[in-house]
Amino acid sequence: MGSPATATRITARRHRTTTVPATRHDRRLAEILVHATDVFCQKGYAGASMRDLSRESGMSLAGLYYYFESKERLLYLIQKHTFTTIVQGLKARLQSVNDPEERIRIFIVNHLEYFLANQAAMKVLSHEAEVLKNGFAAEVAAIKREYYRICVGLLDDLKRERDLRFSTRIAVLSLFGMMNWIYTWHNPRVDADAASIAREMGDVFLRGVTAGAKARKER
Amino acid sequence: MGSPATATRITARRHRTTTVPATRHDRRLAEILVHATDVFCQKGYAGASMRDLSRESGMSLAGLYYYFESKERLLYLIQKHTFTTIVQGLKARLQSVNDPEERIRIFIVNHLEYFLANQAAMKVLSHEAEVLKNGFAAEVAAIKREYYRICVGLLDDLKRERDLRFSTRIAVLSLFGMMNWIYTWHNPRVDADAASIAREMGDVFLRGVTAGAKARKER
DNA sequence: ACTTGGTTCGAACGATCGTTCGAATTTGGG
DNA sequence: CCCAAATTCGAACGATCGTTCGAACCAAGT
Repeated sequence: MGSPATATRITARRHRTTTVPATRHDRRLAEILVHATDVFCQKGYAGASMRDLSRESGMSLAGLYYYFESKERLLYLIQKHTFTTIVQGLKARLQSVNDPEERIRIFIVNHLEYFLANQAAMKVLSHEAEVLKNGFAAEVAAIKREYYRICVGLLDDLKRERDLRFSTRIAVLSLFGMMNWIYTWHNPRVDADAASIAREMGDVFLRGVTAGAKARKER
Repeated sequence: MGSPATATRITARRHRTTTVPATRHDRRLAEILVHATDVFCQKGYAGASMRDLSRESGMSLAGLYYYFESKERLLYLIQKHTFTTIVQGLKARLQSVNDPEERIRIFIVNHLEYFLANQAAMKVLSHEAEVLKNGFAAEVAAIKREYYRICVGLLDDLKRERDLRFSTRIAVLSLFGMMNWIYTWHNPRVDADAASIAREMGDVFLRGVTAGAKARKER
């Protein structure tokens, strides 16, 4: 038990050519994950076969199983990596800002920028949220809950600052709906970039939850 | 054109016991569609097998094919019926109201009420929107586009009445996102009923698009 | 040159997929 | 009661599914 708990292959690194900061194994796995993400995005998890993944990634069917033990675990790896990355990016961006409204705008722009830059991965994350079982599902759900709780915290801060009255739950889930639905309609040749859409959605949402919301339900 | 345009089996009706206004064949098909909707909702279209549908509907595997010629056509029937019903309900409700804001609130409440009353069907409609091919896809897409255009019209009416400035496309798609995302989180034991959620979402959305939106981009 | 350990592959496993077909059964009108 | 039409079913079709296994391949160390 001498190895650290960070998991995933920390055997022998940092002593070959310093091109990429990961094992050859990890790099190859990452390549496969990219191709698998595209296939899952296009055909859905259940609709995509291991042979589809084999064809797309240029590796033989059996060769894939050297890198992961099952199709379900492959989806788990994609979802876990995607979710972890977006949460890390958000935390980094939030550190430099204190104004509650501005922090919510950062949440929105971070979400949409990552969404449009990694559309396939985010579609797989949104669309295949229920297919994992038991252990796999629990771990992804934990990150999801953390991400949700961050957003709830941001909104509660705004409510406290301005003495607003509205259902945080409905507001947060409405915001997620606005943002996540984008995978069904965004067309890069027609629609603006992430920053513009984030500003527009932020305008609607923030005005919606702030404008004249103090009056309702005064006990 | 003596017969109504309602389509689907207008051969010999209105002369048996007046219990249900449809052929025995149509009633049986409708029962199967209900069960199939539940199965598609739980396991997804690709993840559900014809044997799952057979088990759930209590009919033999081969017996199902007496009522439809393929699994894909079954999904088409579900989507077409669901979409047609919701559009019809909307049109009926809109006839009695003229105020632009009130008409948008009717759109929202109609959508959410139908969504929560037919959660399985609406999840199948939302979640399996891309799996149909060619002819099947085109026909459902036509209804979808009509529904979308109605919402665009309602929003444009509001913009005209109050001289507002915002992107109708982004606003409409944001609204659809808010509403359709509900299938991922609504819990009848925790969340309020459709009317309450519709009021809350309507508040956020309408305040969002109306409050102080006149100032932006005055040229 | 030979060994070694990490990597890739062809071939096949049993299971399950959507669909078909002919026979059996049920139904309703004469 | 009988016959024809409508309905249901068991059994099987070939195709494809996720996964496995042992052999081949490859790079690097001695």
